[in-house]
Amino acid sequence: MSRNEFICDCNIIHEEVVKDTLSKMADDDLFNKLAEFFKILGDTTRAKILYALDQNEMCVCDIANVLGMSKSSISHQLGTLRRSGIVKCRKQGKEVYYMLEDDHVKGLFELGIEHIEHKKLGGSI
Amino acid sequence: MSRNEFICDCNIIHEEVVKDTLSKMADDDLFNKLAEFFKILGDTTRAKILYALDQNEMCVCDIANVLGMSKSSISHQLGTLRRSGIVKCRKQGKEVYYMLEDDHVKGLFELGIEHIEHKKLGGSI
DNA sequence: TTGACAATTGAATATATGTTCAACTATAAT
DNA sequence: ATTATAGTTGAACATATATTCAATTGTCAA
Repeated sequence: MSRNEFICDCNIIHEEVVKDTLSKMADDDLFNKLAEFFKILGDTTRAKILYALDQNEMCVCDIANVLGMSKSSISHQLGTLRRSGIVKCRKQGKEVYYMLEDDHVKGLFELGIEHIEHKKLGGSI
Repeated sequence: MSRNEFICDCNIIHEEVVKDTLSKMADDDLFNKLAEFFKILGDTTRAKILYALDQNEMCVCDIANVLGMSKSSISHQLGTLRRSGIVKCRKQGKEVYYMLEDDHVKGLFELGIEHIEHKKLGGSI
């Protein structure tokens, strides 16, 4: 992250801290990819699909039945997940079976759940 | 997750798998909260803010300078982060200092980065 | 009290995105 | 070949949301 000058609608309060933080910031590229990845998990339907696929490998029709949603909408979301490299599929006859591509997702899910549970107990502010 | 019948625009292919998965699904409430939480991390600006606050506690003006964005837009996002319990603040004079509320976020960030790095190396499909 | 500045807030705008609908492809069975 | 079914896809629509702009609040200093 490199910028020549402080360009924003306000005065600089703590130049030292700002410069230090700037020097530690990661590349924009990383933030974009990171946000893009979390955005994928940040949808109820996709979260359910991933959770479901963590239980069983399933075809589109199965998933639609589990979620009680239309095949089309599930297929669209599976396409999003596939393009993001989070699920993969295997074609067998007329059916397409989907499964998780990545174990990381499971870990992230568990951490997220942990976060939510944590909030419930030690309510802060 | 309880539903009486299979209601969707397709036939059931694998009733056993569907029933098994249904029995293992978590509450809708959990998925909603989980998605809501990941959605917060799924924005480049907010991701940068959190990363920056992980380096240093800062006031709104500082953060705006680090990101090269307007105070107003940063303040809006900080409001979102605060309402989600991810950051907290401390008022001192005219300035409001923000900091991370939760260590979980750091862990999630690192897992997310790990995921992205992992993709880079072992390109799949 | 007045002026300056940090920060918040609401409204408006622009953009992104999830679901539906309809059309289409691919595969299997008759 | 024809029919039925699984799945995909693009367009349309509705909704959500990020940023901007303008107005406002709260605090400090003179």
